[in-house]
Amino acid sequence: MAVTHRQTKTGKVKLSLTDKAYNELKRRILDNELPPGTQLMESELAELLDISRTPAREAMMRLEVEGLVEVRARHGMKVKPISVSDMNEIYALLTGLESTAAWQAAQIDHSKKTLDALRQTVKEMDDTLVNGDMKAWAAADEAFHRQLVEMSGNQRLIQIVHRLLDQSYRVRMMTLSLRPKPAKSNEDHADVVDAIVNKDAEEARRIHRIHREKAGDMLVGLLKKYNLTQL
Amino acid sequence: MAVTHRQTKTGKVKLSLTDKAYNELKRRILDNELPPGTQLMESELAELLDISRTPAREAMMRLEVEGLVEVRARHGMKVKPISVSDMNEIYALLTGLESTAAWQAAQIDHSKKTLDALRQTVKEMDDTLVNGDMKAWAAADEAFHRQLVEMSGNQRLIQIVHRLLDQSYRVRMMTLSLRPKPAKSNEDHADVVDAIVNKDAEEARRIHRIHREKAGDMLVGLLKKYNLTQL
DNA sequence: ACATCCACTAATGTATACATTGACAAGTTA
DNA sequence: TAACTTGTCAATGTATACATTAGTGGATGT
Repeated sequence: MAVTHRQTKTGKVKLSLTDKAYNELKRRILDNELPPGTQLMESELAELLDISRTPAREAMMRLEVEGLVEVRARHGMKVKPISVSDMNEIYALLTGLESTAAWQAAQIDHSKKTLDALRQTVKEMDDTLVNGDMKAWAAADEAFHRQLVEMSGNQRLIQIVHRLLDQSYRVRMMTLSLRPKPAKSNEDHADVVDAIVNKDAEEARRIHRIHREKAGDMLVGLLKKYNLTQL
Repeated sequence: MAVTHRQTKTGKVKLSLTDKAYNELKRRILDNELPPGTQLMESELAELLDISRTPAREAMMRLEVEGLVEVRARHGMKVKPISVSDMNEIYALLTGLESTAAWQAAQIDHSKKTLDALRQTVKEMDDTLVNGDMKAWAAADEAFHRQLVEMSGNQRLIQIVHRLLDQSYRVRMMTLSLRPKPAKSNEDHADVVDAIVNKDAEEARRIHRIHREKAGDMLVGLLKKYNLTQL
């Protein structure tokens, strides 16, 4: 996201120290190595990653823009916890944005390759569900949503949705074992794929909206039920 | 947006140089003092604003995140032009996001003050339309959309919509004199207000979506008709 | 014990020095 | 001429020095 990338002749991408710091910091936050509430000062982050304050500072600024950390003057950055109301905000947005994406995606001709990839992801969700491997299921589910959104071709939408998925990643992972078997979820996805293939934009939007509304309600319900107010 | 603000005892806000640079640069871009395509290097911006490279650089990074400029390595920043496909992206998003906002706003109890302010803005749109003062009408129109979105209470949604309104500001201003009289637009707004007052969330979402779809189609149509491919 | 004030200090904000690198142009070769 | 090589240098990337300021803790007085 807004990452400077300089191509070398081998096709490798040379990352600036700011990029590396950003990637590393983001990874640690998403993996919960730096749990919510963790505070880091510029100089601490710099030391942690063995760089100077400048790229450390710039990485912090990027992460703040993406909503993963908060920068309070003289307290460094703090890894933001996610509250129930955050999840409400995020799912309301994902509902509106992804259903718009489905609507746009259904108006476009897609290559067989693209459609096959989407179908393959749906199949993976079915398989992982049968195996009971919820972590793999979650990965496939996220892949489906990312693929769908990318099929809209709307770059701004893609970027915003990715950001929201990142923000809610931890919560989705932590509630995986608490949620009911997502059999209906898989059906919904298959229906959306059908609507897109049939170029029925209104139907794709409608189905996906209902799907996301259910997902959001379920998740928020879980958080309340288990009293998970700060993740 | 993501601006550090330090309160002083008098309630005044002390802005950092980065904040000032950001505000000033953004203002100049929106006012078209720095038209699309304008390039500025870090040192040029620093000199222009009589600051050092550091806050100049940070301001550029913020504006890049907001999508108003593009930073190419070794070429400084460039003020981004808006193309027809950008406007398509932006209006598809505004349609999805603002109708979500209307839907959320209609589910909330609002103070009389808030509702009166919204009605007052609708009235201003009527008045300015009668006077034929399109610039004032545009200001009222933008105010309406911002108020509506703020009434959703969804902070993330508010921030994203504001960003999109900023990105499309220039185009809206430049097409003001080309577009037909927005009488229907005012009616739509009044209908949305009614739906919100009546707590009819579905209706608010439906009306606003149609309103935005029309607005987007009209604008994109104008750009194509007058062959305005890069603004 | 408690509130208030003040000096100190640590952390950020800002400027600047230094290192790296990609763009360009002059020169070379075919 | 056109394609390719290479050296230079300007602009960014990075580190660091310096300026400013908010938070902290201790001294003071009640």
